[in-house]
Amino acid sequence: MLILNSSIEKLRHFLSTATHIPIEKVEIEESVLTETSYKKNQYILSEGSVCNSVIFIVSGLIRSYYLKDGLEVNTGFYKENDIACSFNSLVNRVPSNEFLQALENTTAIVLPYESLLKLYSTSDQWQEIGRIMTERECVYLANRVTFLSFESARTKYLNLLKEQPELVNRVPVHHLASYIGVSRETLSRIRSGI
Amino acid sequence: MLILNSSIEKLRHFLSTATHIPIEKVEIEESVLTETSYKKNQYILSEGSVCNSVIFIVSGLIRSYYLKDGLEVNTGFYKENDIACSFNSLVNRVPSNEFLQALENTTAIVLPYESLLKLYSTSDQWQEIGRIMTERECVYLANRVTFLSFESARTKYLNLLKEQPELVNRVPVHHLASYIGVSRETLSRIRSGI
DNA sequence: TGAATTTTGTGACATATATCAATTGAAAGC
DNA sequence: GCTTTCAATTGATATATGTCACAAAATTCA
Repeated sequence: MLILNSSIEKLRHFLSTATHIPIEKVEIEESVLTETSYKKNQYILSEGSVCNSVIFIVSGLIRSYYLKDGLEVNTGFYKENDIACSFNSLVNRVPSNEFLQALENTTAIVLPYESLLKLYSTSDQWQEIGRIMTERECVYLANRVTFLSFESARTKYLNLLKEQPELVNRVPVHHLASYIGVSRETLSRIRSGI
Repeated sequence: MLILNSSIEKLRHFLSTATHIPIEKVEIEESVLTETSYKKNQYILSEGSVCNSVIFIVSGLIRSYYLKDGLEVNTGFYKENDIACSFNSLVNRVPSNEFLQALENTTAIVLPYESLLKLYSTSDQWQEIGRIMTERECVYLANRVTFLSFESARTKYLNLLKEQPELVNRVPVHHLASYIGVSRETLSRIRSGI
C-alpha cells in the first residue's frame, strides 16, 4: 500500500468540512493519489517550473515565496490540513514565479493536476469541491489584500497572531516579517513591545 | 422583453472567452436574468446588506469600497464586461463590509445568487464556469497582494497604468489613490512627475 | 451664468518604517 | 564540545510617504 488509509481519511474529512459536502459523498479513488515526504529545507517546486499537482499536507510545514530583487518574499505557509500549490501556475499552466519549500519534515498526499481535471470532468462532487475551495482561497486573498495594504506594521502582526497563531511558534520571525510585508528589524521591535 | 438579446449575447461571449468554454455550450435561461440600470452615484449594495446577486456590466462603471475609520477605501472597479459583486458576502451569505456604487450611469444584467446555485446544481457547464471565474478572481487577487504590499507608490501606479489603463481616464484620481493604497497627494505628485 | 461643491495640485512638516551596522544569541555540523 | 553559520535584537540614521493647510481648477447644479 503506497498510501496510508489514515491520510486519505484526513483528506476526505478536511474536504468535507471545508465544503460542507457530506463526507460520504467525498469519494477519492486511491490510485490517483500518492503519499510523499519532504525533508526540512527540501524544495517541492522551483521558480520556472510548472506546478503539476496540488498537495494536501498530512503533517509538517511548507512555505511559498518568490524572489524580488534577489530577496525572498514569502507568500504563504501551509501546515497540516492545508493544501499547497502555486495557484497561478497550476490553473493557467504557466511557469511558476514562486518556490515551494518544506520548512519542517513533511508528509503530504499528492494529487496530479491531470487527475484533478479528470475528477472535475467525471464528478459533480469534485467540480463543486474545486469551486468551493477556490472560493475559500479568494476570501483569504481578499482579506490579505486589505490587511497588507492598508494597515500598520503593528496591526498586520496582531492580525497574524489572531488569524494564524500556530505559525508564530513554528516559523522563523524573519520569514513572518516578509510574509506580512515588514522588515525583520521592525517586526523584532514590534514583538519586543516598543 | 425585459432584457435585450444583445446584452445576453455579450454575457455569453464574455463567459465563453473567459473560461474557454465554446460559446454554444454557454446556455443561459433568459428568465433568470434581469436588465437593470443605475444612475451615476447610485448605490447597488450597502455595508451590512447581504449580496444576493452577481451583476454583469453591459455598460458603465461601478466601484466597490469599504469604510476604514470613516474613510473610504476602494477595493475594485468594474466596467463593461466585468462582473461585480461583494464576493465574500455572496458566497458566505454574510453581511457585506463593502459598498457597491455606480461611478457612471450603468446598465447591467443581474443574476440572483439563488439562480446561480440552481445553475450550478443542474448544469456541469455552469459548475465549470463558476469554478473558472473564481480561479480568475484568485489570480487577480494574488497579483494585487504582491503589488500592493511590496512595491513603491510609483511602481503601484505604473502597474495600474499597465494593467488597467482604461481606469485612469475614467476614475477620479483620489479614488485610484485609495485603490492602490497611496494618499491622493502622493499620487498627485507621482503623476506630475516629481 | 454664477455659486457651490468636488477634485486636483503644491508646499511645509511629521512620522512610520526601511536601511545600515554592529552585537548577541541560537542552531547546525563536524 | 567547539566552530561556523544563521537568526534575532538593538541603535543610529535616512527616506518615502502620510498629514495638514491652502489654492487653483474643474464640475455640478440651481
